[in-house]
Amino acid sequence: MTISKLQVEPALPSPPTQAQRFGKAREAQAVALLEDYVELIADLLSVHGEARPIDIARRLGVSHPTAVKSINRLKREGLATAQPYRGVFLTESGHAMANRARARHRVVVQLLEALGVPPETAESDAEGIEHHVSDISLRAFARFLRSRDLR
Amino acid sequence: MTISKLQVEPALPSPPTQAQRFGKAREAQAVALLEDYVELIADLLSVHGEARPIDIARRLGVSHPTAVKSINRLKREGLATAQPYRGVFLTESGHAMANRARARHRVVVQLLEALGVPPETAESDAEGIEHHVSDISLRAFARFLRSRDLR
DNA sequence: ACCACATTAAAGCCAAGGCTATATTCTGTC
DNA sequence: GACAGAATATAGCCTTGGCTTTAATGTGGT
Ligand SMILES: [Mn+2]
Ligand SMILES: [Mn+2]
Ligand SMILES: [Mn+2]
Ligand SMILES: [Mn+2]
Repeated sequence: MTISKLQVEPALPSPPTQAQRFGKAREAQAVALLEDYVELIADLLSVHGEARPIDIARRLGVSHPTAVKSINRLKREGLATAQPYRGVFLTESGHAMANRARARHRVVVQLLEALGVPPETAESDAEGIEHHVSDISLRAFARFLRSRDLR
Repeated sequence: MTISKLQVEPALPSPPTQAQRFGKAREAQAVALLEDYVELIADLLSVHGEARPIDIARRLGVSHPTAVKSINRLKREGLATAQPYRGVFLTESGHAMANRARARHRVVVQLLEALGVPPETAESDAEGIEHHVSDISLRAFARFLRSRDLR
């Protein structure tokens, strides 16, 4: 009986398994920009009653043409509507995505803060993390926060 | 004395503040691919003694030419070296990045599992989340895990 | 030693998401 | 009502990171 590895190297996951993990992360990244836009547009609409491209650009830290190009993608994908020189509005499915995005955003921020991350760091880390939190993880986060609140 | 808002809308962050948050997330995303590559290359080197482009491609779930193009970027940025038809190796700074990436990856997975996320979900969510966890948050995660272990 | 097959390299295509520069259209003020 | 300045639209450029197709190179098995 031979002992194959004295130093127990943690074995790598199988190539297909690992490929699937990376693939999911790439997929999540592909919708991240859409989520940020619709979430921001929903916020602007609810606070200011309108979402103008220039405000969207300013808050995203991006040039106006870049914002406009992305807004066109939102329109193409049925998430937003806009007539020339009017503001941007969300379709039904745009609103639905915005609501999911905002809910996730809040839970992620709350979790980070609950773990002792200072507020501004929690906000900026959450801006990237949120897009990679699956429904399963999201529910786990919420469960943890609940259990912690009523303690 | 007028009450301006009966329904207390949570105010939006200032445009520059919000822009800074989004900017950080974009910056993190820009290095995410590099981190995944060097982490994977380091793993292949330590387990198989070599990191061949085709294995890298397979594990990332990407075509060989795509992997080769990214490896060229690693070389350009001083993270890896490779001669034609030899495998890929990491420079000092490549190894440094790989070690940081792996440490963060492990902590994120452990945190997710500690919160009740099932292992495979933890792994695939972590693959995206890891790139957006700041040093401050990482330390908070580690602290939480430690406090929880010795309970 | 040869040859088939695997691997690698090279070339060229595409979409996304950044940018600048310029043209057009609105709009608030006088 | 005119007009200056703000906002918007349009055009064109760049890099990244995907892809396929084709060519070149290594390599293991007989
Ligand atoms: Mn975000
Ligand atoms: Mn968000
Ligand atoms: Mn990753
Ligand atoms: Mn990783």
